[in-house]
Amino acid sequence: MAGKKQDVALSDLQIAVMRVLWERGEPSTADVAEVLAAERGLKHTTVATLLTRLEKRGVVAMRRDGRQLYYRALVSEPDVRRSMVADLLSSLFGGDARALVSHLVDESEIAPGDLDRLRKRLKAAAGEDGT
Amino acid sequence: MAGKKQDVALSDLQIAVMRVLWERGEPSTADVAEVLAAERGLKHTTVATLLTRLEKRGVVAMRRDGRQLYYRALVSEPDVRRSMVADLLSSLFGGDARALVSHLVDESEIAPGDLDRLRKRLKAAAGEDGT
DNA sequence: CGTGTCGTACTACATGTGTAGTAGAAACGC
DNA sequence: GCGTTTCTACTACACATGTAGTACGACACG
Repeated sequence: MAGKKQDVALSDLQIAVMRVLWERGEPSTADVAEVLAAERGLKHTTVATLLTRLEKRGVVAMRRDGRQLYYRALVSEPDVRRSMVADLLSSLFGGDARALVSHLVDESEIAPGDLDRLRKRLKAAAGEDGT
Repeated sequence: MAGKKQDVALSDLQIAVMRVLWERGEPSTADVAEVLAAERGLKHTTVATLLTRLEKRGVVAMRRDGRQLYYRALVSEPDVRRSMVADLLSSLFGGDARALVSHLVDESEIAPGDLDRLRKRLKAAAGEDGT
């Protein structure tokens, strides 16, 4: 496997665009533009530019049907999460995920009950998986 | 206090520079350059440029002593962590920290025992229960 | 003193990003 | 058919970033 979807760092705006693709599957430029116009007041042409660039970068695929262009994500949201969380971990937490959770705890972004529930979920998953 | 250290998003490289300041307090350009040269093979002038730009952005302060310049961080590592984790949360996890922890669990970046320990630590620190 | 060395200031340049305008083609409404 | 609307393609431009070269002043060494 040639690490192709590795290192998919996207900007906030790019993620917003991707989100539309993730949610809708294969929207047209106009579809995406409509969402982004509502969400952020962007112009159609701006969105078109963003999509073109994402295609050039290889994170989305474009299909042409008549005059219209339809875009489809080539990287999944989990892919991007993996990549970007890994980046954050390595740059700011010495690669230690526990330090990140610890940070969330310190910043009161998660409650103790949440950790408990997640722990249980992990155990259940591990039990099924049997790894 | 006008949110000054809010929204401190730094690139990987910039964080590497900041790390030297965080560790050493108030190193000279040469000190930082030495570290970055070893770590990433960067040239002195490159590091000087990076520091100048960080100063212009207001995240570090510069002091001149003779010919030499000394830099000091104006944002702490926790500041940057807060800001960047918040960004990541909002862009990729719908602002839900639990989803991020969940992700870490799914990606096997943390073990159940870790969650347990962290939960205990939180309880000890806060001395209260969550939901 | 003269000369190399050191350090900073300034300039440079490619690439990515945010944002959009304009031009030209295609389809639509009458 | 012709004007109107709709789309895409191309161009533009400012700003950030990664990376470094060059120039010039200050210093130290012999």
